[in-house]
Amino acid sequence: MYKVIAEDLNQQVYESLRYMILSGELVPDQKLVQEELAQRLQVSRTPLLSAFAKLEREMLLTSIPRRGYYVRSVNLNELLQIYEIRLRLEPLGAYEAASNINEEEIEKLMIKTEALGLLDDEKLNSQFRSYDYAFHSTIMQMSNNPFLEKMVSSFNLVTLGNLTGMLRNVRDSLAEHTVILRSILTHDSEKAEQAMFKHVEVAKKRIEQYILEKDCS
Amino acid sequence: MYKVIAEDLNQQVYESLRYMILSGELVPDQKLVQEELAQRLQVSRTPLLSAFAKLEREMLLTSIPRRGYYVRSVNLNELLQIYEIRLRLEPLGAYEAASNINEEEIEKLMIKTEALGLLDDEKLNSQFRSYDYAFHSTIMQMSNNPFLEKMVSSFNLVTLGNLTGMLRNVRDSLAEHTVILRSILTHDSEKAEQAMFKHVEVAKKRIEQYILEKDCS
DNA sequence: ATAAAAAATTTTGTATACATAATAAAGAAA
DNA sequence: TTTCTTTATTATGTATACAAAATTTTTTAT
Repeated sequence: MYKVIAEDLNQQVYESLRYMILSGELVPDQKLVQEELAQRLQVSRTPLLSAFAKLEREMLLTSIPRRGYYVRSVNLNELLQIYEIRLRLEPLGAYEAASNINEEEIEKLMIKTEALGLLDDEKLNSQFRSYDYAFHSTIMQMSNNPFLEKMVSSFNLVTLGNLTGMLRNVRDSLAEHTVILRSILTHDSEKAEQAMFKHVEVAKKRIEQYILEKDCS
Repeated sequence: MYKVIAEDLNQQVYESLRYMILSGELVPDQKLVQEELAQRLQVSRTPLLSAFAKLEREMLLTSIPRRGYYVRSVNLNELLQIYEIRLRLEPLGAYEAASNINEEEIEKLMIKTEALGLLDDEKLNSQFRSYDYAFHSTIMQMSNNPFLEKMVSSFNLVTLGNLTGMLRNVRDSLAEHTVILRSILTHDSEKAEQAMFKHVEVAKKRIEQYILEKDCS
């Protein structure tokens, strides 16, 4: 009994899993039981395994041979390592995005950002993760550098998937996003680059803070 | 009829394919016929497909649905985009490597570098690709940042796999490598970072040169 | 002979089968 | 009971089976 059609099942499964990580449906350290997931996604284990392989390579999953695949959990030091990379890549992306700007997309992000700012804390927190992912992804896409886009998108996902509970003040983030978007809108590459640098730097420092606090306790 | 044992076949196949790209056995735009490759590697198509998925994600392969997988060929502009990224990441890696130095490994690289310098042009050229890959990989590994390591290693492979015939003067590269290694050996992080930056920058400029020349013709 | 259509072949994508390792459950000994 | 074996169950890794798409070859018509 064969399924009718399905445009690139591999890709679909892959994206579903990514979304499940972003949404928190799949949490760090969770074991991914193949048959169970396959049934949930209505596919066989074959495309699932291909997706696992991809996600393993981008460090969203870990594979323990003969034991299975697990959602990768990163500790604070690893998170810091990721921010060290993002700090160098995202400003580049923002710079390029300001040159290759797609106004419509940026306007949309602006509106989303404003809308989010109006929500009460609870709603804001529940929607922030996917919003933040979209924010960074859209800009990196706009950089027109597919290599950059793919890399950063993995790192964003790892970050967001592992950052439960210790998100920095989300409203500060929104404010910084606005500055970045405005710089891009005015084609001010340098300013966009700087603003993105600052934005990532603050997040990175927050992690360093956490590490210090933990070391003391 | 089942094969006896095989420690992580997935991984083996994946690494074989990477090696085949590095060595030039698999060239850009080549189609990867599944059954053919599977036989060559003595495995079934299942682990092969997982490896393909990984390599696709790291942009070493392209998949055209219902058509198959191809070795990705990158044009000069894409190559430039990759160097833009390497320019930001590899100096970071060199910096960290200088702190976490493993002397033995660096000594080994030193010796290899010297040995290569003594070869005549033909031999040098034929060995340079895998040497260069090892050089950059070893340093990134030493940075102790697995995210950085994985990413840069993909980019190096794409670069080397697509750079046939237009390698810059290889002896200049060797000289730069020596400077980098010496900086790492003396734990001079800043100098290692700078030297790596210069090294990648020269390569990047070489690509820009090529682009200009092509635009004129 | 050339072009178009039809048939045969190959190749891909996905599901399934099956051996072996890993885990859980049941039973025996202390 | 608690702990150690032994047995049963489940899950993973890999090979294989098979439908549908893509490609090649052959046939037919102009």
